[in-house]
Parts: sequence; C-alpha cells; structure tokens
Amino acid sequence: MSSLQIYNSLTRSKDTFEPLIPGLVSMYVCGPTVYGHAHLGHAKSYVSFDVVVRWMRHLGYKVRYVQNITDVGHLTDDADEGEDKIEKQARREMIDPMEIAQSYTRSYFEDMDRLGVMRPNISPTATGHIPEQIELVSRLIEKGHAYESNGNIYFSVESFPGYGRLSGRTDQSALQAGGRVEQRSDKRHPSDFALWKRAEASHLMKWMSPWGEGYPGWHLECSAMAMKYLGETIDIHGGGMENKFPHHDCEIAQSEAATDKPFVRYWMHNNMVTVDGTKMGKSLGNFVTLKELYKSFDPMVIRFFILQSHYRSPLDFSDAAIRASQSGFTKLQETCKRLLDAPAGTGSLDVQSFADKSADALNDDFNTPVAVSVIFEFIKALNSSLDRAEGLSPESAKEALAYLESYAGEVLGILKSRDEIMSQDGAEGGETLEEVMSVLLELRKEARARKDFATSDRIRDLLIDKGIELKDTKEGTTWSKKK
RNA sequence: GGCGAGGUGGCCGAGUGGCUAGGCAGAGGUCUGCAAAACCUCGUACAGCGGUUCGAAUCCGCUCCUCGCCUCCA
Repeated sequence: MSSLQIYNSLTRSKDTFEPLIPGLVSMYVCGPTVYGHAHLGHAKSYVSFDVVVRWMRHLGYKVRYVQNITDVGHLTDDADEGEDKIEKQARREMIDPMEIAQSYTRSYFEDMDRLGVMRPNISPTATGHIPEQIELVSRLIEKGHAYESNGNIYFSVESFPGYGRLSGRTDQSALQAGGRVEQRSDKRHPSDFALWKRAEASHLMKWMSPWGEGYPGWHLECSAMAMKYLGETIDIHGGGMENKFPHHDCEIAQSEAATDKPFVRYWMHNNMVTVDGTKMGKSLGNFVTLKELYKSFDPMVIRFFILQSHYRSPLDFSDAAIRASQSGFTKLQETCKRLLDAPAGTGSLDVQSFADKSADALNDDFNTPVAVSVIFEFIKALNSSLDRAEGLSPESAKEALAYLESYAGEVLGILKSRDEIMSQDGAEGGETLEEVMSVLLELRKEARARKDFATSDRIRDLLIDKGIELKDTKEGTTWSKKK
C-alpha cells in the first residue's frame, strides 16, 4: 500500500507525510468567525478536513485536532473605520456581542453535526485566550519584531525576511503598486499588520493590556492558540485558500519571529465553493446557508456532493448538481440495504482489491472523488454478484459490509448507520407502519397469486401517491419511503 | 499591475505520456405479469494553434477565456 502524500502549499508539491512525533499528529484548522449561520463554503472546508482527520485516524495516528472559534478581532476591513464583525452584528440584533458569538457558535456545531463532521478535540475561542495573545505580543515587542504606535501594536514586516513566502508575495514594494493597501500614518511600513488595537470608548469588546485598553488583531489568535495546544511547531495547518494571504503569512511571521522555530510543517488549503462560477461568500451575498439547504436536501447528500470533488478544486453549486448527488447517494444506501437483506449464497467477491484502491486514493492527497468512484465500482460488482443465482457467501457478504462500513462509513462518512438503513421510513410511527405495510403486502401477494394484477397494481399506485415505493424481487416485495 | 489555480463528453467531476475514472441524465437490451431496482451495451470528451515524441487530455510555446488572492470571507 502507498504511503500518505499531502499537497503542501508551502513547498507547492505533494510531500510524504511524516509527523514530527511518530504516531501523533497535531493539526490546526482555521475555524469560523461566528457572526452568522454557516453556509455551503464552510461545509466544504470542514467536511474536507474532517476526512483528513478520519483518514489519519484510520491509518492509526492519534490526531489532536484544534479548530478555533473567532469571536473577536475580525474586522470588516483593514481601514481605520473597520468594524468588528461580531460587534456589528450585535448592534444590528441589539444584543450583547457575546450572545452573538455564542448563538452562532451553537448554530455552527449543529450544522456540522448534521453533516457528520466530527467535533474537533479542542475548539478554543479568541476571547478565552486574551492573556496568551498579550503574552505573544509582548514577546514580539521584546525581540524587536513589533512596535507600539498610538496604542496600536504592529508587527514589523521588515523584521522578518521570509514574510509572504507562503503566498509568493515576498516583494512588498511590488505588492503596493497595484494593491489596495491603505497607507496608514501610524504604521512604519504599509504591509505591517496589527497585533493589538487600541479600543475607542464606544468599542464593546476590550481588554486591559500593557498598552492600554484594546483588543487583539485577527491573525494573532491562531498563532497563540495553536502554539498553546499543539506546540511551537505543528504538523498540519489547514484553512481556506483565501486566507493564504495575508492571514496565514501573518501567522507564520508572528509565530516564527517569536519562537525562531518553523511554525507549520504541512500547510493545507481547500478551494472555494462557487455559484455560477463566482465565489460563494458572505460579503458577496450569494451564499446558501446550510439550514436553508437542509430543508431540501439530506445533510448527508450535501456531504456526499462535497466529497465528489477534490478539496483543492473549486466546487460549483447548483440544484441540478446536488440532485445528481442525491440519486447517487440513494443508490449507495440501497445497495447497502440489499446487502444486509441478502440471503446466504455461495459466490465470492474480491473485496480486498477495492479496499486497496480506496486506500491508495485517500493516501494520494485525500483524493475523495476517486475514493468515491472506487466505492461505486464496488457497488456495481456487488450488485452483479447479488444478481447471480449463487449470490454471496456469508463470508464474502461480511467482508463486503466491512469494506463499505469502513470506507464509505467510517472514513468518508457517507453511509447511513445500519439502523437508519434498515428502518425503512427512518422516522416516526415506525412499528405501526411496518405492521400496516405487512398487511397490505400480504393482500397484494394474494392478488398476484390469483393473477389479479388490476388489484395488485392499484395497491402499488395508491402507495406511490403516498410516497411509498414497492419493488418486487425474487425474495419478495420490499418497500421504501421516497421523498 | 503582481501572485496563484483552471478550461475534460448534455450536466457534475477525476485523471500528468500509451491501459474503462466515477456519478447524474439519455438510448437500446436482460430480468419482471407490468413496473421499479439491478445488471449489460452505447458517447469518436479533453479551449484554439503550433512544437517535442513511435505515441499527448497529460510535456513545451503562443493565443483566447474563466476563477481566486493582493480589504473581510471556509
């Protein structure tokens, strides 16, 4: 079997993954700024990193996964009049900023839970780590990498030669030419970024610091919390591509300037969700919230939709595309149900070759679309076997089920649980419905036995109107609820 | 202007030198009392133009187009 390769944004190549400490993986992913409900873009990002974590755990690594919650310091823009996103929303809803942060944090976790995203081991908040951030700023000032100006503390980009290496923006003078970086009077260099900002009297979220009342800059929290929980050098840092610059370049600068150690060994960046070819973003107003999407689609279908494309490719959203995924997703669950229901036979199936191909795909920079395609190839082979008179031996069936539950279930998270698959309506009134259905099926069976097809077809047609579909198979009639 | 990623069959979406990606939709067939499901078969796909090569979607050059970042955004 192949070894795990990860595309490292820093080296711009697929590198063999070796954790710093054998067997242990430290991983940090930029979390949401909690001032609104999560949208499909969040889903793509966190589902992608969820599979990263799941696959590494499958490989036997002990993963410590930290994902922050940004609840302060994230400004609407970099200009002087930049407003804190949380505060802005708080004013709009006329409630306390902390209430905004907490309620959208809960909303975020609800949405992710439904997508089958496993919770991070630690979800630290920026407001909960003010002392750590102040400490980091002090360290940077002591080492001459930061300076105070009017109560604001800035990181001096010129003091850190490698600044901009991740994004390829190393020439700061070139950066100014066509860019939109505002010249700030209290900055020594236009590219310098804020570590700590002085709070005006009207500012709601502020803390006392050695430099007066203020609040932390956005980039700072990730460095402070990543290092607190994962150490000064971490294995993997993930985030959205749009955060490569400036956010991640700033993280590298302030972390490495403070410790003189490499901050991150493997940088991973996931691509965007687009709508009609344009990025889905909060500021663009073209986003679809997950709560909205869940009204029309099973969250698991959305997860499946996301994993059918690679995390580094953009994913174009459309109703048609998700509906196509819905059909494919249903086929996967139905095949699994068929396998669970299948009578014992004698045939066999080479499950191992599929498992190997799946593993190779995931080892190749988490190539979930290929992993999904292997599962569908397997499903085809499985259905062919089950179509044959000899069926599948109990051993092969068990192996097949283990493969599906491992790769489609445990790793990709696109397989419903055995109970969900077997409980045909998956909802309320299960037992009663089962009993009523068995009566109807018995009547229909009798009608068919005396070739009274008018009656048997009428039962089937009436049921389909109620959203219940019948299928006549060799082993008898099965039924399932259709949306 | 700078940095970066792309243009694949009706749609979505993998694939980095020769070998079927896969899903959805469509056509024909097998099965079925009829359906449904499943399975089998079917698409002369790789933006354009040159070049390298025995051979290119895949490498090189040019052209056209799209998208992201350079302000906040997963």
